[in-house]
Amino acid sequence: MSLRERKAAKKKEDILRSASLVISRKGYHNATMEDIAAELLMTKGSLYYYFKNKEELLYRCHDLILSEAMKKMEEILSQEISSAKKMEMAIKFHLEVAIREKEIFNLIVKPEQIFSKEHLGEIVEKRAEYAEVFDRIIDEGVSKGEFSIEQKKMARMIILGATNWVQVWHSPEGEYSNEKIEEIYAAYLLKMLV
Amino acid sequence: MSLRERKAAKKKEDILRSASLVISRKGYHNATMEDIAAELLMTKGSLYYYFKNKEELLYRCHDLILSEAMKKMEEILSQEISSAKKMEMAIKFHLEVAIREKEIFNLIVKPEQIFSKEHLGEIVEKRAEYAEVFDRIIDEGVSKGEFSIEQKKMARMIILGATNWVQVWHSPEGEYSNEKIEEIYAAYLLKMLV
Amino acid sequence: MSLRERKAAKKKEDILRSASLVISRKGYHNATMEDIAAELLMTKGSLYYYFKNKEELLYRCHDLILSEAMKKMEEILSQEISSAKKMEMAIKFHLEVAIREKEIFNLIVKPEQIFSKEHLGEIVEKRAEYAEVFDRIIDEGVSKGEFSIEQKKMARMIILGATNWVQVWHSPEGEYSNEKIEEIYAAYLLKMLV
Amino acid sequence: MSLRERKAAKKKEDILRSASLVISRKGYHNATMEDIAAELLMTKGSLYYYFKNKEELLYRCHDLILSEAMKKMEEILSQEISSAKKMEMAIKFHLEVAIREKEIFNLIVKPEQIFSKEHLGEIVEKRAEYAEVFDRIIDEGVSKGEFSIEQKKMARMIILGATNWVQVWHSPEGEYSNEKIEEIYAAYLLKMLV
DNA sequence: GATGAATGAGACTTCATTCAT
DNA sequence: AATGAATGAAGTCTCATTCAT
Repeated sequence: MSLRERKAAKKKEDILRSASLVISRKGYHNATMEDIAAELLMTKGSLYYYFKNKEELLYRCHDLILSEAMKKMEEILSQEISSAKKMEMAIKFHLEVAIREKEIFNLIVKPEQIFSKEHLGEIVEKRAEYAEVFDRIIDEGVSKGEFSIEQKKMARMIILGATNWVQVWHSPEGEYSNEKIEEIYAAYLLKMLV
Repeated sequence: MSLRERKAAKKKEDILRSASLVISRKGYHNATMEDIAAELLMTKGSLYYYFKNKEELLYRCHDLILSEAMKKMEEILSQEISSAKKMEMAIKFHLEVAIREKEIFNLIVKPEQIFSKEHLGEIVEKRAEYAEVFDRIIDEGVSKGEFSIEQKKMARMIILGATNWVQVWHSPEGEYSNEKIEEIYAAYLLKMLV
Repeated sequence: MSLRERKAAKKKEDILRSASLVISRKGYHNATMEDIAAELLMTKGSLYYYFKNKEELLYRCHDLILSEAMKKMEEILSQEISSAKKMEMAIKFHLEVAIREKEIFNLIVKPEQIFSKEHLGEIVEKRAEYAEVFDRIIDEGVSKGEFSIEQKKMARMIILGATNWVQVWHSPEGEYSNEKIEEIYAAYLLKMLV
Repeated sequence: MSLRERKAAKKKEDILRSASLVISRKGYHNATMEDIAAELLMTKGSLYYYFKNKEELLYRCHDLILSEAMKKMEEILSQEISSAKKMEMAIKFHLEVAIREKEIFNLIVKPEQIFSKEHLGEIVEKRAEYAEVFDRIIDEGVSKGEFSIEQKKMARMIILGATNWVQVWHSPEGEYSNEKIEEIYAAYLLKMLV
């Protein structure tokens, strides 16, 4: 990759980070292209040099975050540790991401209200892949006898629902540190599984 | 209340039900006043006879649903049954509402992105009140020795997060009936509490 | 049709006439929705109450003019007169329309540069129908021995091309009156046919 | 002219040919500077090294085509042949150009919708000069007794209108070859003149 | 009470043009 | 000479809201 290309790639990522921030703060519909551009001291026209339109921009935000998260999850999956430990790590990491990327994770809630057909399929698929990580840990735990769960899908839904929800109430000024929250969530949700 | 007033009140409620429906289907931002009016075979102008503006309309939707739910919750609270049974009933009922009123419950997720200051305070307060129901059941259960939970707030967050999340993935054509889902959720979440 | 509906229909037609005017003056691409609205002392938003979008507006302009013209042409066709007389009348009338509705007729020149697939088919079809009027007169004239033309299609193309072109150079302040122009065109083009 | 200058001149002409092509295909308003540059594997910024702006670029396109055509027409004019033969050649050649340079010829239709005052005068003048070629042939033919036409201007308008119009319906896949079309047009239009 | 019509603010998007490198 | 990047003006369209009837 040439210097130029690397610069452009960097810029694209900068935009994505900024956009994530603004969208998280205001919500997708309330975040205008102008807002996003202003955050970067750009003009909205410039955004269109890098991204086809607002949806595309959002799609890339989502993709970036999800891809990074997925990589980490796979690393967790491949470690030689107990299923319980894996689940603990997965829950903690998922909480981290959910807290950091509030809206981006949240807006995936109803992708069909935001994304056109062009992206919808891929998004749903990637999300499913991500969710599967939890399925696999549960499966593994059950087969190893660590977990005693019959309704694996539902257990996964409960875990993801509970953890995704933190974005709703979480505030940096809250009583608990992020680590503490992660600790408690992991402990309680594991209690449900064993 | 005069006949006229009762008629108007009835109409208002009709509008609220319709609005809830449309908003649940399309999301707040995608549901136009026209959409809502169309559902009732009205024109959008008429809506303004009953409600000051879109926000007001939404606010009343939210209020209606929450008030009804609250009434039911208080009834549950006041029964002479074990805390576990209460929690089971509360979870099941909350799931019912969440499934039925998808978006309305969901949009409360980030009220500050939708509501102006005028309503925000009251909304936050009412939601807190509702959430407190779960706190009270947990408290009661702990003091009666039915539950063994140290982090009561977090436990409540997990329960509400998990249950609110059903709207995201629930589909009427899904594999499980609503009753089955409620059953499993209650069982698993209780397992976490005891 | 109720009074309301008639009023609305009238308004729609007013808009179409105004739009035709503005578009004729400035050309389709240079005529903004604001321009068109201003001509009617409206705001651009209002136009969208009557027409879905700019293309739709243009499509209706075109349709209105062509339908009216077609009606007249059919009347000419059905008269009991010589083919030469028919052609004379058709040419004169076509010139009248072309002069009056400059741009609208002209923009049909390359419909595919303006219209989406939705309308393109119908437009092409209607235009073909209109052009066919001339074919039928020529056919009739040839079979009656009034015209001596082998390449009927080409003759029609020449006639339509020549007459459509008047919009390009015609000016109300020109040396010749419209009637005079029509007279000459009809005479010369008939000379070509006989 | 230095090598550098000749190189630049060549490049300018390349750009003009490409621009003509793209504009012919898409129409002036739909052809973006980017489209034109892409055809040449350039970037749009570079176009501005050679031409002040889009209008200038178009103006030069027009000028190039018209100048070349004019040269050929003068050659025709100066030959020692009958006026009918001259007219035949002029019509055929004009058709050739019109078919080849579709849009460029067509967009001249309403120069005032595209060109600023700076260029408008010159354009109108050059076009008049070109049109005059036909006037001169007609004049000559009339004075030599080959043509019997009273309204010379109108006859010229008919000829130019008819021939310019071919761009509207002409398609490379059409039934008739270009030569055949030219043959027929020339024959029929001459029939009108004699 | 209801509605058809109108409004205007604001959003997204396009694109000719500029300019530093 | 060329280009990648940025800009800003302008245009289309949406929609909550208002209001006369």
